[in-house]
Amino acid sequence: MDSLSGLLAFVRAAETLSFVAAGERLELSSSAVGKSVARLEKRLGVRLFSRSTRRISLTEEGALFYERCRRIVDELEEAETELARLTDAPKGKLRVSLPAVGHRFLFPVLREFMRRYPDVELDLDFNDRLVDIIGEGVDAVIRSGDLTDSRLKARPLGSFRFVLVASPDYFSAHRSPRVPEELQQHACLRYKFPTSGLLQPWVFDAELRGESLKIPTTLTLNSVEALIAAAIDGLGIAYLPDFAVREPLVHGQLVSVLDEFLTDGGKFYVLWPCSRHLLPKLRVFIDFLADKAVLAP
Amino acid sequence: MDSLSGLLAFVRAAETLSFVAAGERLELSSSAVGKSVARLEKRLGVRLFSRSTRRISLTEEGALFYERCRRIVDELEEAETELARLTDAPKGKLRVSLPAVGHRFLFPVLREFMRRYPDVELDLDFNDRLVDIIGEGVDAVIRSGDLTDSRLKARPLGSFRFVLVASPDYFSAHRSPRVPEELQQHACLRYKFPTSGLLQPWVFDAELRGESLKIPTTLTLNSVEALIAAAIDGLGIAYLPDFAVREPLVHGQLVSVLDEFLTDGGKFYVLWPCSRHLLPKLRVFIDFLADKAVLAP
DNA sequence: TGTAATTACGGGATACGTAAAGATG
DNA sequence: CATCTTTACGTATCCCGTAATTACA
Repeated sequence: MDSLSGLLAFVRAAETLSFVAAGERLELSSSAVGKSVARLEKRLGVRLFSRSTRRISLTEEGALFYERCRRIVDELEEAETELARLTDAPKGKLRVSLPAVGHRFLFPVLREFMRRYPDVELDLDFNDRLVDIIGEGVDAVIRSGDLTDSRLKARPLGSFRFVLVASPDYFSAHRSPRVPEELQQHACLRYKFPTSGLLQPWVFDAELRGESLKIPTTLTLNSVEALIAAAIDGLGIAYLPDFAVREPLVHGQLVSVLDEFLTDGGKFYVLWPCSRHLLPKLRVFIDFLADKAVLAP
Repeated sequence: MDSLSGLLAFVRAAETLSFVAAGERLELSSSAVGKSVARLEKRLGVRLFSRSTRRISLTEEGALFYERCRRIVDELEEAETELARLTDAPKGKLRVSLPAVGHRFLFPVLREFMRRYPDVELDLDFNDRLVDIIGEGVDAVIRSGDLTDSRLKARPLGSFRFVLVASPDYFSAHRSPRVPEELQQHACLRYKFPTSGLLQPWVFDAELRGESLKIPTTLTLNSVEALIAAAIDGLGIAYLPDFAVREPLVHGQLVSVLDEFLTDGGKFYVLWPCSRHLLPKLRVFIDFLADKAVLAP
């Protein structure tokens, strides 16, 4: 009953059934996790995992012990959370998952946040895959679109619309399209979602939406940054959220076309787990973001 | 949420409101406890104790945090206990509090126990003061007499009676008493309880018990061992439990008198906390002791 | 004045990471 | 064959104890 350390390692390893995965979450090497669990087993005099060189699985005793330990760890988190809430001072590490393009509009407001709350360590994870916010220990995610998890709360951060852009050079060489149909004669730079492998559809406003407008796929990329660079380099026309190309548009590196056909867009939200009590660091983060209206409302 | 260590130190310190007392229970220096708590406070960013150089007290946040931590520590203990019970292998440290005279009759059976269960580390606390078995983290106590705590279970270990003994030399010089009244002409070696400071009464059997038989206090001691040694050295007559002087009686170093007037005695019990589940190490200890009938039944 | 918390300091155990080995799917 | 656990090894860190200091009852 002395060293409680190693419980965390055990719980995470039991959850992921992997020492490497547990190590990633705990910011530890797999070696450290393994040894931590081994120490715990030695202290308890019980083997908690069955091991092969490739995988681990809980023993009967391990499964039983895990059930209790999970509750204990949860309660400990809750206790610390309540304490943090009580002191009401925003501090500590805040893990936020953001879309890869996020830096295009979030950096100014984040910089201001960091100055305002120096005791909050931001740990930004730019990542377009679906994040299991509950399981991965992420405090908040910023995403557009799907908010279909009832265990999450959401707050809108503002809207965006899509624009079709290409470089001035490109439009010197190719006549600007005046209706969407004319895109068929153009080099179209298409974004492919890295997660699903699906092509980003180019959605035009209501009158045209019903028609199946075939968009050429002259070039396909799975990186928004590369897509922007490609457009600036004059490789063709790209379909992008406005905030992502605000700068190039202002500086004349890109020109937009067919704006009047593109009224549709989306909204960004900040999402966080529905726990009863909000940590001050998270509360101020959400408030700050929503207050600063990082995008046009 | 990383190092859980320090929680124990905090809980014990909160319970005892003292770093030294907590250190004693945890087998740590007060310095270590203080620093452990300080680390915890730093990590949480909250002051848990108000300190003067002489005493500590819980802050509001500390009190709140303590309530939760106590539950957590309890649950952890319970989890480990259940695990230990599940494996059903007697092992680990077993703290037992014994009367100071205990070694006079317990060592043989304890030696056998240690050989039978080598994985159980016995931590024997020979101590005549009243032990708070619940609070002090003792697994079991062996005592005679008072069993007035409903939170404890008890099992008898056997009976003993009192004997009056002196050395053969002494009885060569002084004629042996034939009735208790004749003790008044003898050198009586009286035991004084270290805890209460009261004299051990010399209790004779039913016919005489009512009379106030004044026993001289030629010599008063607060150590049973010293009392035995004094009797063997011929300093006078001592009133002692039979098991304590079995060896000297067998070897002729002591002779008993007035046996027929001394039929009263007492019982020894092993006591342990009424928790739902008995740890294997404790279960086998109790069974072993009761089975071996360490004293005449 | 004595006790209890704190601080300073030094040493030793602990626990980490890197890297290599072993094994298994 | 790639990945995951384990082990070996060197090291840095942490943490404890001793002892001196301070403050309070």
